[in-house]
Amino acid sequence: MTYKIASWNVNSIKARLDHARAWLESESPDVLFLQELKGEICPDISPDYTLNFVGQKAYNGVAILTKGAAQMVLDHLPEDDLDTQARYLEVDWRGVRLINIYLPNGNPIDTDKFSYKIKWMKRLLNRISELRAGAVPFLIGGDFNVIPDEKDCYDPAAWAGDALFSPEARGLFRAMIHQGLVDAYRVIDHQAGAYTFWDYQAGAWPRNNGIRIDHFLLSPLLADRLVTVRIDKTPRGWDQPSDHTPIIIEISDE
DNA sequence: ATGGTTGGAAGCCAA
Repeated sequence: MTYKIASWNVNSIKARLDHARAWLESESPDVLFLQELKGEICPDISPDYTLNFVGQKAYNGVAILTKGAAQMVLDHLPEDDLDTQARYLEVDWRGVRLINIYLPNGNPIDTDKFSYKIKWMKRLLNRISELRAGAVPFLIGGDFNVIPDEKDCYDPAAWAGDALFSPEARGLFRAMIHQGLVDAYRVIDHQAGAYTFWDYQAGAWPRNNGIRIDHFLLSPLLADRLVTVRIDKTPRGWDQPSDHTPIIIEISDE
Protein backbone atom coordinates (compact mmCIF):
# COMPACT_ATOMS: atom_id res chain seq x y z
CA MET A 1 0.00 0.00 0.00
CA THR A 2 1.05 3.55 -0.70
CA TYR A 3 -0.06 7.02 0.27
CA LYS A 4 -0.65 9.43 -2.61
CA ILE A 5 0.21 13.00 -1.64
CA ALA A 6 -0.25 15.96 -4.00
CA SER A 7 0.40 19.70 -4.06
CA TRP A 8 -1.24 22.37 -6.21
CA ASN A 9 -1.14 26.15 -6.25
CA VAL A 10 -4.69 26.90 -7.43
CA ASN A 11 -4.38 30.74 -7.65
CA SER A 12 -7.67 31.39 -5.78
CA ILE A 13 -9.71 28.46 -4.48
CA LYS A 14 -12.89 30.42 -5.21
CA ALA A 15 -11.98 30.76 -8.89
CA ARG A 16 -10.73 27.15 -9.08
CA LEU A 17 -13.31 25.32 -6.96
CA ASP A 18 -14.65 23.27 -9.88
CA HIS A 19 -11.13 22.37 -11.02
CA ALA A 20 -10.10 21.33 -7.51
CA ARG A 21 -13.18 19.17 -7.10
CA ALA A 22 -12.82 17.56 -10.54
CA TRP A 23 -9.14 16.79 -9.97
CA LEU A 24 -9.77 15.35 -6.49
CA GLU A 25 -12.50 13.17 -7.96
CA SER A 26 -10.26 11.79 -10.72
CA GLU A 27 -7.01 11.36 -8.74
CA SER A 28 -8.37 10.63 -5.27
CA PRO A 29 -5.09 11.42 -3.44
CA ASP A 30 -4.85 10.65 0.28
CA VAL A 31 -3.53 14.16 0.90
CA LEU A 32 -3.77 17.39 -1.08
CA PHE A 33 -1.82 20.57 -0.32
CA LEU A 34 -3.30 23.76 -1.76
CA GLN A 35 -1.64 27.18 -2.00
CA GLU A 36 -2.86 30.68 -2.84
CA LEU A 37 -6.39 30.28 -1.55
CA LYS A 38 -6.68 34.09 -1.69
CA GLY A 39 -9.43 34.40 0.88
CA GLU A 40 -10.18 34.49 4.60
CA ILE A 41 -12.19 31.29 4.40
CA CYS A 42 -11.72 28.07 2.45
CA PRO A 43 -14.91 26.65 0.94
CA ASP A 44 -15.83 23.02 1.60
CA ILE A 45 -14.15 21.27 -1.30
CA SER A 46 -15.07 17.64 -0.65
CA PRO A 47 -16.96 15.67 2.02
CA ASP A 48 -14.35 12.90 1.69
CA TYR A 49 -11.54 15.00 3.21
CA THR A 50 -10.67 16.66 6.49
CA LEU A 51 -9.80 20.31 5.92
CA ASN A 52 -7.12 22.26 7.77
CA PHE A 53 -6.27 25.72 6.50
CA VAL A 54 -4.93 29.16 7.29
CA GLY A 55 -6.19 32.06 5.23
CA GLN A 56 -6.20 35.83 4.90
CA LYS A 57 -7.99 38.42 2.82
CA ALA A 58 -6.98 38.58 -0.89
CA TYR A 59 -3.51 37.03 -0.63
CA ASN A 60 -1.69 33.81 0.20
CA GLY A 61 -3.52 31.09 2.15
CA VAL A 62 -2.70 27.36 2.40
CA ALA A 63 -4.82 24.26 3.05
CA ILE A 64 -4.17 20.59 3.79
CA LEU A 65 -6.89 18.11 2.84
CA THR A 66 -6.51 14.62 4.32
CA LYS A 67 -8.43 11.39 4.14
CA GLY A 68 -9.15 10.89 7.84
CA ALA A 69 -8.25 13.17 10.71
CA ALA A 70 -5.13 15.31 10.97
CA GLN A 71 -3.89 17.15 14.05
CA MET A 72 -2.85 20.79 13.63
CA VAL A 73 0.71 21.42 14.88
CA LEU A 74 1.56 24.92 13.58
CA ASP A 75 -0.36 27.47 11.50
CA HIS A 76 2.62 29.78 11.02
CA LEU A 77 6.37 29.54 10.67
CA PRO A 78 8.06 30.22 14.05
CA GLU A 79 10.34 33.15 14.95
CA ASP A 80 8.45 36.23 13.72
CA ASP A 81 5.22 37.05 15.57
CA LEU A 82 4.70 40.14 13.41
CA ASP A 83 4.51 38.07 10.22
CA THR A 84 0.78 37.76 9.49
CA GLN A 85 1.04 36.27 5.99
CA ALA A 86 -0.77 32.91 5.70
CA ARG A 87 1.97 30.80 4.14
CA TYR A 88 2.66 27.85 6.44
CA LEU A 89 0.69 24.91 7.81
CA GLU A 90 2.01 21.89 9.71
CA VAL A 91 -0.13 18.89 10.72
CA ASP A 92 0.32 15.31 11.91
CA TRP A 93 -1.34 12.60 9.84
CA ARG A 94 -0.87 8.84 10.15
CA GLY A 95 2.56 9.17 11.77
CA VAL A 96 3.85 11.66 9.21
CA ARG A 97 4.41 15.39 9.73
CA LEU A 98 2.92 17.19 6.73
CA ILE A 99 4.14 20.74 6.04
CA ASN A 100 2.52 22.87 3.35
CA ILE A 101 4.30 26.08 2.34
CA TYR A 102 3.67 29.02 0.05
CA LEU A 103 7.16 30.48 0.05
CA PRO A 104 7.33 34.23 -0.71
CA ASN A 105 7.89 35.19 -4.36
CA GLY A 106 10.46 37.87 -3.52
CA ASN A 107 10.21 40.05 -6.63
CA PRO A 108 11.37 42.67 -7.34
CA ILE A 109 14.79 41.73 -6.07
CA ASP A 110 15.85 45.21 -4.88
CA THR A 111 12.91 45.60 -2.47
CA ASP A 112 11.97 44.45 1.02
CA LYS A 113 9.94 41.67 -0.63
CA PHE A 114 13.21 39.96 -1.48
CA SER A 115 14.68 40.36 2.00
CA TYR A 116 11.39 38.98 3.38
CA LYS A 117 11.78 35.92 1.14
CA ILE A 118 15.34 35.31 2.31
CA LYS A 119 14.44 35.75 5.99
CA TRP A 120 11.47 33.43 5.53
CA MET A 121 13.73 30.76 4.00
CA LYS A 122 16.18 31.07 6.92
CA ARG A 123 13.30 30.63 9.35
CA LEU A 124 12.22 27.53 7.40
CA LEU A 125 15.78 26.17 7.61
CA ASN A 126 15.69 26.60 11.39
CA ARG A 127 12.39 24.73 11.56
CA ILE A 128 13.89 21.94 9.43
CA SER A 129 16.81 21.77 11.83
CA GLU A 130 14.40 21.30 14.76
CA LEU A 131 12.48 18.58 12.93
CA ARG A 132 15.68 16.79 11.89
CA ALA A 133 16.64 16.62 15.56
CA GLY A 134 13.36 14.82 16.27
CA ALA A 135 12.21 11.34 15.33
CA VAL A 136 9.06 12.12 13.31
CA PRO A 137 9.33 11.58 9.54
CA PHE A 138 8.29 14.73 7.71
CA LEU A 139 7.80 16.21 4.28
CA ILE A 140 7.61 19.78 3.06
CA GLY A 141 5.53 20.39 -0.05
CA GLY A 142 4.16 23.37 -1.88
CA ASP A 143 5.02 26.37 -3.99
CA PHE A 144 8.65 27.10 -3.09
CA ASN A 145 9.01 29.94 -5.61
CA VAL A 146 12.55 28.65 -6.21
CA ILE A 147 13.96 27.32 -9.49
CA PRO A 148 16.60 24.97 -8.08
CA ASP A 149 18.71 24.47 -11.20
CA GLU A 150 19.23 25.65 -14.75
CA LYS A 151 17.47 22.55 -16.08
CA ASP A 152 14.36 23.58 -14.12
CA CYS A 153 13.57 26.49 -16.45
CA TYR A 154 13.21 26.85 -20.21
CA ASP A 155 15.73 29.66 -20.51
CA PRO A 156 18.11 30.32 -17.60
CA ALA A 157 19.22 33.63 -19.12
CA ALA A 158 15.64 34.89 -19.09
CA TRP A 159 15.44 34.21 -15.33
CA ALA A 160 18.72 35.88 -14.38
CA GLY A 161 17.92 38.65 -11.95
CA ASP A 162 14.61 37.11 -10.89
CA ALA A 163 14.07 36.31 -7.20
CA LEU A 164 13.01 32.74 -8.09
CA PHE A 165 16.40 32.04 -9.68
CA SER A 166 18.56 34.26 -7.45
CA PRO A 167 21.81 32.80 -6.06
CA GLU A 168 20.58 33.56 -2.52
CA ALA A 169 17.29 31.65 -2.92
CA ARG A 170 18.93 28.75 -4.77
CA GLY A 171 21.64 28.60 -2.12
CA LEU A 172 19.09 28.38 0.68
CA PHE A 173 17.21 25.66 -1.25
CA ARG A 174 20.49 23.73 -1.47
CA ALA A 175 20.97 24.30 2.26
CA MET A 176 17.72 22.39 2.81
CA ILE A 177 19.11 19.53 0.73
CA HIS A 178 22.31 19.68 2.78
CA GLN A 179 20.21 19.22 5.91
CA GLY A 180 19.42 15.78 4.49
CA LEU A 181 16.16 16.52 2.70
CA VAL A 182 15.54 14.95 -0.70
CA ASP A 183 13.94 16.71 -3.70
CA ALA A 184 11.45 13.94 -4.55
CA TYR A 185 11.22 14.86 -8.21
CA ARG A 186 14.98 14.63 -8.74
CA VAL A 187 15.16 11.18 -7.15
CA ILE A 188 12.95 9.60 -9.79
CA ASP A 189 13.06 11.86 -12.82
CA HIS A 190 16.28 13.57 -13.89
CA GLN A 191 14.98 14.92 -17.17
CA ALA A 192 15.13 18.61 -17.94
CA GLY A 193 12.03 20.39 -19.21
CA ALA A 194 9.61 19.16 -16.54
CA TYR A 195 7.75 22.14 -15.17
CA THR A 196 4.97 22.92 -12.69
CA PHE A 197 4.28 26.56 -13.60
CA TRP A 198 3.67 28.42 -16.86
CA ASP A 199 3.02 32.16 -16.90
CA TYR A 200 -0.36 33.33 -18.21
CA GLN A 201 1.47 35.79 -20.46
CA ALA A 202 3.23 35.60 -23.81
CA GLY A 203 1.98 32.12 -24.70
CA ALA A 204 4.18 30.48 -22.08
CA TRP A 205 1.97 27.36 -21.85
CA PRO A 206 1.72 26.47 -25.59
CA ARG A 207 5.46 27.17 -25.94
CA ASN A 208 6.25 25.12 -22.82
CA ASN A 209 8.12 28.09 -21.37
CA GLY A 210 7.73 26.85 -17.82
CA ILE A 211 9.61 26.54 -14.56
CA ARG A 212 9.76 23.86 -11.86
CA ILE A 213 9.00 25.65 -8.59
CA ASP A 214 6.51 23.31 -6.85
CA HIS A 215 8.39 20.69 -4.86
CA PHE A 216 8.26 17.94 -2.27
CA LEU A 217 11.24 17.71 0.09
CA LEU A 218 11.39 14.48 2.09
CA SER A 219 13.13 13.70 5.37
CA PRO A 220 15.52 10.71 5.07
CA LEU A 221 13.05 8.18 6.49
CA LEU A 222 10.39 9.26 4.00
CA ALA A 223 12.85 9.45 1.11
CA ASP A 224 13.51 5.75 1.67
CA ARG A 225 9.77 5.15 1.29
CA LEU A 226 9.36 7.15 -1.96
CA VAL A 227 7.78 5.02 -4.71
CA THR A 228 6.81 7.41 -7.53
CA VAL A 229 6.68 11.08 -8.41
CA ARG A 230 5.02 12.80 -11.32
CA ILE A 231 3.71 16.14 -12.53
CA ASP A 232 0.15 16.12 -13.87
CA LYS A 233 0.09 18.70 -16.65
CA THR A 234 -3.57 18.09 -17.52
CA PRO A 235 -5.22 20.77 -15.32
CA ARG A 236 -2.96 23.49 -16.80
CA GLY A 237 -4.68 22.85 -20.14
CA TRP A 238 -8.21 23.22 -18.76
CA ASP A 239 -10.38 26.27 -19.42
CA GLN A 240 -9.48 29.21 -17.14
CA PRO A 241 -6.72 27.27 -15.38
CA SER A 242 -4.40 28.04 -12.51
CA ASP A 243 -0.92 28.98 -13.73
CA HIS A 244 0.41 26.01 -11.69
CA THR A 245 -0.28 22.29 -12.12
CA PRO A 246 -0.22 19.50 -9.49
CA ILE A 247 2.82 17.46 -8.45
CA ILE A 248 2.10 14.03 -6.95
CA ILE A 249 4.23 11.63 -4.91
CA GLU A 250 3.53 8.16 -3.61
CA ILE A 251 5.19 6.82 -0.48
CA SER A 252 4.86 3.35 0.97
CA ASP A 253 2.80 3.31 4.16
CA GLU A 254 5.78 1.59 5.94
C1' DA B 1 9.69 42.60 -26.66
C1' DT B 2 11.26 47.86 -20.50
C1' DG B 3 5.41 43.79 -23.19
C1' DG B 4 2.02 40.40 -21.97
C1' DT B 5 -2.50 37.91 -18.31
C1' DT B 6 -5.04 36.71 -14.16
C1' DG B 7 -7.46 37.22 -9.40
C1' DG B 8 -9.06 40.01 -5.71
C1' DA B 9 -9.63 44.09 -4.30
C1' DA B 10 -11.52 48.66 -4.70
C1' DG B 11 -10.45 52.68 -7.96
C1' DC B 12 -4.05 49.07 -8.03
C1' DC B 13 -1.33 45.31 -6.06
C1' DA B 14 0.77 40.70 -6.31
C1' DA B 15 2.12 37.17 -9.09
